[in-house]
Amino acid sequence: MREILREIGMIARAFDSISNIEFKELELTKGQYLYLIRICEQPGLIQEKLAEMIKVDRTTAARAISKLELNGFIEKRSDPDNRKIRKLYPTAKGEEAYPLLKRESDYSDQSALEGLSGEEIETLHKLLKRVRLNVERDWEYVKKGNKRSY
Amino acid sequence: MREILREIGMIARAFDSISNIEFKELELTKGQYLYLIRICEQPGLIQEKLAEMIKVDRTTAARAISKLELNGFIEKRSDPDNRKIRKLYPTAKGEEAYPLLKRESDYSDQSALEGLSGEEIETLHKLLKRVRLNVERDWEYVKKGNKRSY
DNA sequence: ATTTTTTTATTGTAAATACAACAAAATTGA
DNA sequence: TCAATTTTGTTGTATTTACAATAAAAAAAT
Repeated sequence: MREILREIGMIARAFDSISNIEFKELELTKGQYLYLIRICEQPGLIQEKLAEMIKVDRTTAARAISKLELNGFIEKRSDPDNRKIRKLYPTAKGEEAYPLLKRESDYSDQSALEGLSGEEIETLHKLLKRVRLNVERDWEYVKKGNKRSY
Repeated sequence: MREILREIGMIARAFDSISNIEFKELELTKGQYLYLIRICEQPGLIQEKLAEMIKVDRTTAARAISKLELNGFIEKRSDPDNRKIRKLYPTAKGEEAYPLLKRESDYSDQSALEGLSGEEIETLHKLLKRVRLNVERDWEYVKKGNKRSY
């Protein structure tokens, strides 16, 4: 058995740790960059979808997003057509932060992929996407309270 | 720019979340499976190395490991040749837990890799290993207080 | 039309996580 | 040799994270 997920876990934790350290200069605390970058890229997104995208618990996302709002990076807007949801938008401060978020993120990808050819990168990307779809399936299944049997 | 790390982050969080839910039946709390499985596989390991392997902060590892000890899954043994270190070993209870940890982990890999050919799996594994080595370099650099420029 | 289910969001609580600061042993180097 | 540096480990504190429970709006089903 190839221990793919162990490698992936190491890479993800290392990268997350680096980003958390680096984004302190923007006064973003742990994990917040994950939400802010996506809200800037897809303004109007709702919190529930964001949690699904990122793969964190809904309540974790709720609190991270509330803190982003509190600190003036984003705002929640009520929707006249649907009184249940609150759409998320970056504020001017959020927009200002975005270029650095993006630059850091690109740099990390580039650094992670150092030594790989364009073709290898393409291959890796495609394979990871397929893995991600598989894991998403299990995640939703287990998160809803179902039991995998193994 | 191919957003490899974003895919990797999604996969890692989803998988970690699944494992945390599944290992509650062993009375392992969040994250503990990461440490226990490695201690079972490499008995005698010290906490500092384990933190490096997993890519978590040293103090996080320290507390997770202490809790594993407190709950009887592992023991710390002093080394007569080096009074500074404490080597980590699974107890009988830890050993008992291992097969399930391993089975779950294998199942997750298998599930994540569903639909990929043997060759694709091999390719993915090799590429990920290279990415991991790159990220390790940056992680150690940043963790020691150095600044990446981007 | 109205009951049932799903979606979306919130809050209380317990626990993990990381940083800072500290300490002691081991290693390096001058 | 012994001073400086590195390695390894711990504790205090602030913050994030996730689960459980709750609520309300929307959507689906009867």
